[in-house]
Amino acid sequence: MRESKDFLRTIVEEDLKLGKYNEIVTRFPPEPNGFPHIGHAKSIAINFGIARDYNGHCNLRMDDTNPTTEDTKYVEALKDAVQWLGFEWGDDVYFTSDYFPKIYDYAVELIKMGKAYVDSLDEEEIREYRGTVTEAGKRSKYAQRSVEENLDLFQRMKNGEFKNGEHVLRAKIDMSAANMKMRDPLLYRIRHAHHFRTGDGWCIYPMYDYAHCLSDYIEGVTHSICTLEFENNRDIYNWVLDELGLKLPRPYQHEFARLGINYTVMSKRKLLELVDGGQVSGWDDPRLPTIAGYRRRGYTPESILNFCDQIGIAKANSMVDVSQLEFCIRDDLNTKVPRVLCVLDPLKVTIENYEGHEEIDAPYYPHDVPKEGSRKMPFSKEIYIERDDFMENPPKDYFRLTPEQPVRLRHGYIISYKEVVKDANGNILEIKVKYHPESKSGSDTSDIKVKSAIQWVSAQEAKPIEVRLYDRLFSCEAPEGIQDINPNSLQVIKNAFVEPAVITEKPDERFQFERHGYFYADPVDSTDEKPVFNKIVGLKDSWTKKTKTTESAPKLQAKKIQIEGEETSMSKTQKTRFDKYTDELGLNSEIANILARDEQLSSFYEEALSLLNSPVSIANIVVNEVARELKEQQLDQLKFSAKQITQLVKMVNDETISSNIAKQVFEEMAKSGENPTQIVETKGLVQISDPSKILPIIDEVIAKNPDNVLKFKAGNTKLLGFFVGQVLKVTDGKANPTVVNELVADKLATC
RNA sequence: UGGGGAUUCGCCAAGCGGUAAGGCAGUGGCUUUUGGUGCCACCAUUCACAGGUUCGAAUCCUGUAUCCCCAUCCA
Repeated sequence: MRESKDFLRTIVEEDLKLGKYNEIVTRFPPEPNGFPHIGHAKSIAINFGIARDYNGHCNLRMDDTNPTTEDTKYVEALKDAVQWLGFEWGDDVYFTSDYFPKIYDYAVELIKMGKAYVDSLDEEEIREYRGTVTEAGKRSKYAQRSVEENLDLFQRMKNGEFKNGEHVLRAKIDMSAANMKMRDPLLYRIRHAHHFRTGDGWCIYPMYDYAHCLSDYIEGVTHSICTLEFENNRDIYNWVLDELGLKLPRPYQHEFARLGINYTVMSKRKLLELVDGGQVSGWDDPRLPTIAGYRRRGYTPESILNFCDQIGIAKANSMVDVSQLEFCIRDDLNTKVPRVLCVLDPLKVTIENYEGHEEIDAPYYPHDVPKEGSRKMPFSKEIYIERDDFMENPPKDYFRLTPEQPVRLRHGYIISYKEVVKDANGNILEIKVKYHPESKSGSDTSDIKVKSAIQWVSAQEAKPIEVRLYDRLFSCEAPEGIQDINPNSLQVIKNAFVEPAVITEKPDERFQFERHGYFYADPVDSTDEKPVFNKIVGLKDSWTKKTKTTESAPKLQAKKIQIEGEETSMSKTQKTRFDKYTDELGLNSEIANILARDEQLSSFYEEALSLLNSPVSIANIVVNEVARELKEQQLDQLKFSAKQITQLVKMVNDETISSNIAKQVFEEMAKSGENPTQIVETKGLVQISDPSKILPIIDEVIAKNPDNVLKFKAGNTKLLGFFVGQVLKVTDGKANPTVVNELVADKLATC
């Protein structure tokens, strides 16, 4: 677990501490109507991860309440994904459809309680009656039906006596609710359709909002974690479980922000569009952000899990940079896979002074990867090197082979340029070089300095392979659709050459082709006769990056200017109040403004003012502290009175307590309704202003933090606050902060 | 437009009244037979903006701005 907890784990720990649950139960509840993508991986990591961290368990549940879109092939894909990521769901996969009978019984309960009714409006009418976000809806006349009639109708809906859409079951909540979801939400609809699991056993199907909370409850789920777009649905979730009066404990819903990654799409709809439109080769196309796609491309489960861990969990909509994912796979593979040599764009090289043949022994892993293993690399007169590892007229930072600059063949000899062979158009066909016999890797006595080592393969023994180079599927960060597709997202190289050990020894299924990147033998198309490798991700490349970025002009971003909106104008009575507060009572305009505009606040204020003539202090505490309590509850629900506030203010005014302590006391008052003087007395909160009592504490704090004293002396004046804070902490906030401030400043200056 | 969320570095993200964590990206340097890796350093006097409260505010109060979600018999 990371050192700082995410907000979900914080909630879980809190609930555990409170003894709300004995065991944590989560669930991963996909609808089996599409292939899982990396967003699902995030959800899987959260739900299974929390269960693991708190010794609970996580159910895999298919949310199969819509028979027209769901299919068993998707449940297989979902199971695969969970399994591949390394999680276990116990003995069974659960299905919402398994609970259909129970869910039906609960609906009957609701009808009996008069909390649900059969509505017979048609689809369009229901929409109209629902109203809009600004206008209240109106209730259907069918909501009047008696319990008996509802029961009868619902029974007959179940029996299949009606056509699709003829009736629905609705919760009776509130057609004018500000939350649209609460305007008598649908619970059941008629669907004469074949369900992939229940077959034709049912012709009514529960809606998500009704089935989901009950499924969670039935399974004993404690924390029902979903994405942000379900925030509005939380009210129904709670309504159903509360109204049914179910035996506790019951689950609660918590929402987090779904994952977005730039240069790709994550919605089922857009993904389906790409697959159906033939833009990609299928759900497992390596360019897709589907689990199947990443898997086929060569990503490891560890890298994906690690990514999910790194990006964190929060409630702000966000778009993660792909480079973060790319880092995770490189980081994982770096310590795992063998290094081999592969030439993607071959240039023939003849070594004029070399005759014969030899086998060079080369380790699979670099010095910094603690793994054993090596292979033999055939070496002979004719080899291939990468075309761009030779330049006739190189730029000055070019480290590879040039007419003037020798280069090392990785694990082999150093070669020097002799001549170049070109065709009629000036294209380089071949280069001729000489090698330095005494420069062999490991026993080099040549004393020749080279700037780099390049990959090569022996022309005779190299194995031809197909290599598929993938780039981002879209050319813009937030693609809308197929118009944003990157036309060069797939480049197929039919005639790359790899050293023979890759094919004959097969030391692994993933490799680093040195200086290129990480590659994976395509699990579908690759065969021994015709090997195919997918590029998983390139190596970080500070050379081509440097060359490129000098070309592209840096973009200047203008700082956003905030347009100030206007505050609504005051009414006449508010204005007179405002004038009185500023002119007569001497309040500053901000405080006066807030007070004048708020009926409850101002009446509370004036009541207090009539008991104690301290207009400014009272106003400050009313506006800053009382206002907070008033956000949660009404005036008459407050635990404390205006009189108590004046007692508090009095103690601050006569310096019995500091304003710091006053806040603590206020919080206590708001919670318990106890008298402020009482609180101060029983807790012994009287302010300490006597320097002789404070000084020793300051000395102690200074002695404990020599580093910070040094930093302070070096000019970090912000640290004054740190020292004051420490002293306040030691005295439980009782030290007079003004005095402490002065004393600390003095002390720090002289010590 | 009513309601519900959100806003801390280019991208994620800690932080909950007392020194602005961390990762990715970026920039320099060292190491290196991968222009890889590793290591070191740099990278927010400021937390959407404007006020207020406080000895002290990213954190509390007020207002404003911007973005996301909700009017499927989808989930």
